Amino acid sequence: MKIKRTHNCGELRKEHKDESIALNGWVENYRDYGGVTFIDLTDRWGLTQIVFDPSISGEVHKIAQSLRSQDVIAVSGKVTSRPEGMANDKLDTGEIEVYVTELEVLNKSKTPPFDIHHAEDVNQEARLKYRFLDLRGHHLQQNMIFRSRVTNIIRNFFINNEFVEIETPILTKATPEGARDYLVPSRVNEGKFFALPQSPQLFKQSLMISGFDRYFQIARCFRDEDLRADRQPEFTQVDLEMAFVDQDDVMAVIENLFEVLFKEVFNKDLKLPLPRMTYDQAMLEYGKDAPDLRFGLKIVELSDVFKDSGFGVFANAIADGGFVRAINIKNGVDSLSRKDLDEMTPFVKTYRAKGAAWIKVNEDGPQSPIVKFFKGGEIEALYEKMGAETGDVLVFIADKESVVCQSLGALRLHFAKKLNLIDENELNLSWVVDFPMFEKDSDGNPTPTHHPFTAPKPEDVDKLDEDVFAVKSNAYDIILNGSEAGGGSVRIHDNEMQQKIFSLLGIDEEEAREKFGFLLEALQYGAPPHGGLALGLDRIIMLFLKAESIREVIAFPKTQKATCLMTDAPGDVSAEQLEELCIESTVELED
RNA sequence: GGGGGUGUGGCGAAGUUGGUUAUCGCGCCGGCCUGUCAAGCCGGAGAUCGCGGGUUCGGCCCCCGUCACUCCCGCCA
Repeated sequence: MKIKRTHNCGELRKEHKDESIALNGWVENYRDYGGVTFIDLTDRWGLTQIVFDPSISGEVHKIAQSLRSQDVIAVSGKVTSRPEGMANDKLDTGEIEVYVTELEVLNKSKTPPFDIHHAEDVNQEARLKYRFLDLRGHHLQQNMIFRSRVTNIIRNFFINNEFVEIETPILTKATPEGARDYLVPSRVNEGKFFALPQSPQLFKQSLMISGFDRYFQIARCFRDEDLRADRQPEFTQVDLEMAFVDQDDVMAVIENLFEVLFKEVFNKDLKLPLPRMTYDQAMLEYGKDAPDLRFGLKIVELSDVFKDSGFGVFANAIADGGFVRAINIKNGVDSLSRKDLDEMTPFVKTYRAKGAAWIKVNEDGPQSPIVKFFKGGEIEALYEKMGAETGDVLVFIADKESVVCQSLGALRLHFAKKLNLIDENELNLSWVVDFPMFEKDSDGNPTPTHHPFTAPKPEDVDKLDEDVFAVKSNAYDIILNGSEAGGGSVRIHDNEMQQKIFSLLGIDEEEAREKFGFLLEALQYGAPPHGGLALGLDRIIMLFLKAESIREVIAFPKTQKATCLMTDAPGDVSAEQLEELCIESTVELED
């Protein structure tokens, strides 16, 4: 390489006029006029137009004419200001161009499989197979640079606030609960397995007991579960833990972090403290524990209106212990077609609801397939409760509570999108607090809502023996535009309480000792009260960038089947490797 | 595990009630061109229509299966 750059492709301006400079980069586009040839030269900093003129060097110009997209070149020449009227105000460097005197072709490129700078509509298979090219495109480059910047702000924030960054093991131990583990066989210990961490949970609690008050880590986590648009099996948590704190202390740190992020990234002032909502209210009014507060369409509880309803579907649902709830779509009569309303049924069937009922509030009375069943006074009581006015459309679900919440929660979002009720530029942060300690699993047994190290609210401790499902915990989630951006809790720092929780979860003493022995032991050696939280970094970056998929903020993401099309992972391994690990595959046997 | 969507030259798309020489744009190759900036003009190459069956005189089109990508439900303490 003879010509080394003196500048990057994004920095030359009018002030550099007449300077002799050198640039390195990739050919993005060429415009060949036979006489004069323009090339757009790019690197990650920007784009500079370079000009090849045969009157400067016929030889150089001739080679330039053969350059194609993604060829790698080095050029030297003189910065000139563009002729009158020829400036390009779309480019930072648009007032200048570089007349090339010397050209070095560092590497020719094969014709790229797709237009790397306009790959949004290209099929994922091609993009993921050629990820190294996709990542050369402006869009993903900017996303990755943005991510780096945000991560750096976060790291600085914690360092500036007396947090210690500590790395925890990637090779660790399988946990009995939670997501499926990714397993790694141990060669040295025949027949034994490591697991990749689902989160550094136990280590960070251990670090609090060690006295590393205020720990943080940008930690890679692994969960072997199915993927979604906002979920990858390998993802990054901003993990933190603090000693001698209560819930409000942890929440305050996170609020301050977001305040800094909003200021530095968007130059916006985040209003603190962030609003808080209880889990119960979120489920009732928004149907999910991560409510999107950018729009209304709140869910209204109607069981007292309909408990004796003439409409059997409603009355029976309530009699069976279920609920009737509804949302009011203001002015929906004008904006929703009959088809829109009919399509609700297949839509809510996804969430195991049998159907969705509706009432159009017309000027001349209600229009609906169900009102004819109502008894006297029902419609009036309903309108009153829903604040219904002429032009509104009321949408109902009657079912068991989980189905009502999920269905109406989803319909709420569905109609908000359809009716453009969401300001896409808003970044809405809020807290959901007072989660229940336990949820019922499919057998009706208690399973932790957060994780088994979460502390119950002190005032609810007595209820642990009476009604475990009534116990609330000191757990909190931070919600960004209806997505869980992070969650945490105050932890149990008392061995007896921890043992009690394990036993409520059906983890007997032996299993507890085997799986979490060190934690139970450590809790007996001066464990301070502590609590923390973990943020989903990928998801936050995604929401900040308004990206539609988490793939857009991860350099090398997996496909929905959790494979990597670039490396072709996961792949086969040799019989020797397996043998060394004492592993035998059963795949052939299963058929 | 279940449901939906997509699959046509390298990329993005069109393709009528089943009969076309499978169309268009970009890119690619050749040529012209001294001021463009996703340049323009002329010419050219490039496709067993994801794969496998079936129905039919005849399938890009209809049916069955299958694969890949994708969105959702389940799952994700």
